[in-house]
Amino acid sequence: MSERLIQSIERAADVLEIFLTTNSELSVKEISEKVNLSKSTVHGIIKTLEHRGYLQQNPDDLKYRLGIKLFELGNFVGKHLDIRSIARPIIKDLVNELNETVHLVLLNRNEIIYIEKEDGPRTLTMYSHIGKRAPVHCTGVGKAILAHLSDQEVDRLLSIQNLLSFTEFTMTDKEEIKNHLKSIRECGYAVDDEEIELGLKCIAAPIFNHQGNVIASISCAAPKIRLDEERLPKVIAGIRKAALEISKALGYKGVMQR
Amino acid sequence: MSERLIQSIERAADVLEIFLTTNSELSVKEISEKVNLSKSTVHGIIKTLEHRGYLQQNPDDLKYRLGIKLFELGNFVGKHLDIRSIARPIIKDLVNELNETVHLVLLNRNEIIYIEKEDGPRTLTMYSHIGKRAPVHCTGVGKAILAHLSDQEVDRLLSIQNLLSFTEFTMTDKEEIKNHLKSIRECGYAVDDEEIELGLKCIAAPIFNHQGNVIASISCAAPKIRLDEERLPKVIAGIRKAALEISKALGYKGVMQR
DNA sequence: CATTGCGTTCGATATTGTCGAACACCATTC
DNA sequence: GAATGGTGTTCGACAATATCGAACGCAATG
Repeated sequence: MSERLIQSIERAADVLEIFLTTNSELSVKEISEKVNLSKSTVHGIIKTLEHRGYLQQNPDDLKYRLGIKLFELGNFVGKHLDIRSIARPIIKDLVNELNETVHLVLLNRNEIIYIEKEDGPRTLTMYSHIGKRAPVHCTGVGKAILAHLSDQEVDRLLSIQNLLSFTEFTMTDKEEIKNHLKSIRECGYAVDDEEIELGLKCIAAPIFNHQGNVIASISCAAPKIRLDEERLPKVIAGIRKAALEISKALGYKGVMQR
Repeated sequence: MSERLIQSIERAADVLEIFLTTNSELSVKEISEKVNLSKSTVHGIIKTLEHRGYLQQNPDDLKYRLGIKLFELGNFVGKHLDIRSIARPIIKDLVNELNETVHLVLLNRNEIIYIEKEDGPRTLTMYSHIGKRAPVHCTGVGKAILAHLSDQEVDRLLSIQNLLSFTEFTMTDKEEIKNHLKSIRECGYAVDDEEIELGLKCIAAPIFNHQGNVIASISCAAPKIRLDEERLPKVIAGIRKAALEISKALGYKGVMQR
């Protein structure tokens, strides 16, 4: 683990990633304060990143924002995420069937990242966007993945940072979560019942690769009222079927339990 | 222009951008050959980029590919490109009306970059994808933008690199192109008639911002046979109308000429 | 069991990124 | 219109640190 990392590159990454948490343009001074480097140092970093198209300067106020090169690289990555192109048509069919928003996520580090999203026709939809991150312990998609990882792996992921609480229903006790994962593993789907946002309910199922490892998951997200006793079984069946379909398209050899 | 750029960051950018031209995973050795740096140096750069999620290593063959962080950053940029969200519904309507693929592009450096694409229902569509780049001098979208830039700017853009020829119809003489731009400016739309790919025809129109400067363009791209004398006027009118609509949504105060 | 071809580690060296200070520029203020 | 405060930007000296080559570990190959 004693890797020799190149500081300038790390600093450049720091600068770029600050923009992910700010939502607006930033001045040299603002950036230098946020990364704790001198103005002149930050200026050098910024000018280099700008020169390569990773940042761009607004000529009006001289502030900076993320550049088109990142858009170019990001879309290239998206294009080569083959699970995405495999899943997209299946997700579209599912949205048509359920009339609700469906998400596809990957596990990345200790969080999940949305890589595909198809909104349902209803106006009341969840706030989410492709590329966004969310915690694993309080999302259906996160729990669906956790439930099929090894105990050590789950332990590791849940220990990287404190388990934040978002609503009164968020589980923050590691043992409680691990027990809960068992039942998810048994029934084949995960439910997030207002654990990250009040009023929001999600039904999620895991996606496996050709080696039988979970690598992703999909979920249906909707206001709790819309997922009533009548519709719930339909949604669960639909999500599970779609997840299995995507898994099989990825070369998964298993079958649906029960 | 005598800026002091930080070499390590440039080198890291070199490494990342190599992947845009390769379409596959690369080994340390392959990368080090392509960037002309020693294996150990490249190894350091790669490990740093991997540590930050800009690259990821395939555990099977130890080769590297672009990482999820770039996907995250790229989608963030895409989300904040407001012209994109403004244009998307207008483009969708246009595709429904014309039944052909429509592209939205920005000028970036001396190339255009596709930032939105909506395929038509036909099976024979153009190969393009969001984030891709193309030259300005032989695309409808490129010429539509050039036609509304200043003479000096056009000169500068056309001089950055040699004007490559793709088909027998590609214009590579700067004076010829500049004359051609005049007629585009007069009629309000640009045509690419097999100038980048045999059989491909595009009709493009410029998009202006609130200051009246061209900042983007949209085009309809289709096999030449499908844009016959009967359909052409419809397509031209549709593209021009949509371009003006987007411009107005961006605060443009002008009107359509003639 | 040599051999080849990788990825990776390590230490010495000189390159080069960093900081503080100074400068340029544009507001606003008096 | 001089003075002020807040920017972004430039510059030189110094010390930090990225670089290279050599060596190592580990497969696969013959």
